[in-house]
Amino acid sequence: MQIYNTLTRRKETFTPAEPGKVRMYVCGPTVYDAAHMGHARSAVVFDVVYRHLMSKGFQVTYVRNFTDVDDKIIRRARDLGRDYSEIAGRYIREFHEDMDALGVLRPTHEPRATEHIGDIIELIKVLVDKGNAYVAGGDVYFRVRAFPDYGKLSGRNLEDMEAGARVEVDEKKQDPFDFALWKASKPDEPKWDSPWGPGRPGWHIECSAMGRAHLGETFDIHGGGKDLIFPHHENEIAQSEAAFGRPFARFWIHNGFVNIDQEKMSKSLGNFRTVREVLAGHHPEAIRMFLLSKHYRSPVDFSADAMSEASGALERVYSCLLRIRESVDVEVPAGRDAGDFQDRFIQAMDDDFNTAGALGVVFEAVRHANRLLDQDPAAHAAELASIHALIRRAGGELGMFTLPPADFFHAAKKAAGLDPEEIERLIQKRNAARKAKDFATADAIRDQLKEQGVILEDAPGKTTWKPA
RNA sequence: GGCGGCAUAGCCAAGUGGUAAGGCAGCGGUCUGCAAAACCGUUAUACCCCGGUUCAAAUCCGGGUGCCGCCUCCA
Repeated sequence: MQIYNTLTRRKETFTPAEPGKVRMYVCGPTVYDAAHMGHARSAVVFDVVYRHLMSKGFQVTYVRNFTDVDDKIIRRARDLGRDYSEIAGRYIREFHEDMDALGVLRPTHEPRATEHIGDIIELIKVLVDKGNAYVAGGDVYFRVRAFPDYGKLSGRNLEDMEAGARVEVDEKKQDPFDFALWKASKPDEPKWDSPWGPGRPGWHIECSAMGRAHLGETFDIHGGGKDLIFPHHENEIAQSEAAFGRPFARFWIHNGFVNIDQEKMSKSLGNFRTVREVLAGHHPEAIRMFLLSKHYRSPVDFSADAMSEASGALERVYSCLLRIRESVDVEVPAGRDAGDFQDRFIQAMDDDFNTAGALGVVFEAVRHANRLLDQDPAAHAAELASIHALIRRAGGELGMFTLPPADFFHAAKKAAGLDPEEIERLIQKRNAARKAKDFATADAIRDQLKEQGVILEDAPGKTTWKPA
């Protein structure tokens, strides 16, 4: 399979360092506020990476950290008059709730920075001993100039960046690009004892330390949002490679941003969408459909229209699933495979996790199944069962199409806040009118229901309904 | 100023050398009492513009235009 590697800026054939086993590290959230759609995208994208690698038979060790001590958490805690650990704990809990709701599998390990202070201190010691870091006051800084490869991930060099001159001046630093490994704590800030006095870790060092603790010194895959390429991942490389003298991550994967109505989602614009808000109005799988309908490296634009389109697409698949289950016995082992849909689905996924292309294959399968259903379901029972199996298997990798179709539609009805009994009563009344050829009354009832947001679908012998 | 990315039909979106997936919407049809759903057909002589390489380019190379991101906390 091919994976686009940020480090080389091209697709490369992926093979893990140790055959059969994949070590993957993804940067998780700093837990100081509710998770937003950007967090959801990153989590869902790497969830799919994780699922697909497992489907290839790899034994995947997936680590995603929580940054649970940092300036923003401390500030938030102070604003609310709480302890920083209480804030972090609360948002970790919420993050889990949100991601569970989205069907994101829990990683193998979810280390928190504060659980690895010892590892972090050990790592900083190594860097100081090697001359890659220096102590200044109670702080410790990484000496960027001592690491010749600095900039290799983001394609920058120090001289070019200096021209930009948007670097904060700090008299403690020997060089403006040096970054903190350890920060001396101010009064009332969380602190841990260290050889350099009481303090807390800088942001970048935790990933190097936790990654090593759980995955060793070289990972197969390291991922995160595009915005982390510089400086975060660049700094991780510098720390880890300077300390261990070996390549840090072999493949770097970065997901694109979520925009809101064509604007960058940002606090200052006030256009943040939290996962909770979106979940309140949309089915979780519709959110995944929206996110996975585009390639993971491209920006996606979140909007009401985009979400309803995704919902419609999801419904199309579930409708098909429902039709198949009502027509044939899908539990019968598939007698024949579903044409080349299966192969093409895997091919798309193997090509740098092309979920948009893979979904295209699913929709082709859906149309094919609908066609068979329109013709003669019984005659195509085996093929329909195999398409049903294909869609479910594809869904297993994408984290969609996982519910019994009837449950999916039932949930939609419930979410629409309609009264099923009243609707059923009207449907019966209408069908009685239809039988009596009183179409004026029948149509009036249908129009009335439509106004309430109910769409009727007449099938031979029975009428079903769904929310608009 | 430096680095990187993107530009495909009305909209969303795959496709990275061999002649344009898929979704939504539209139009024509089948089905239906009429609709809805589903299916069939149709909808880009063509992939921002200009050059070049090639038997062959949306796909590679050069130049241009437009948009976006990173360089400060950020998924």
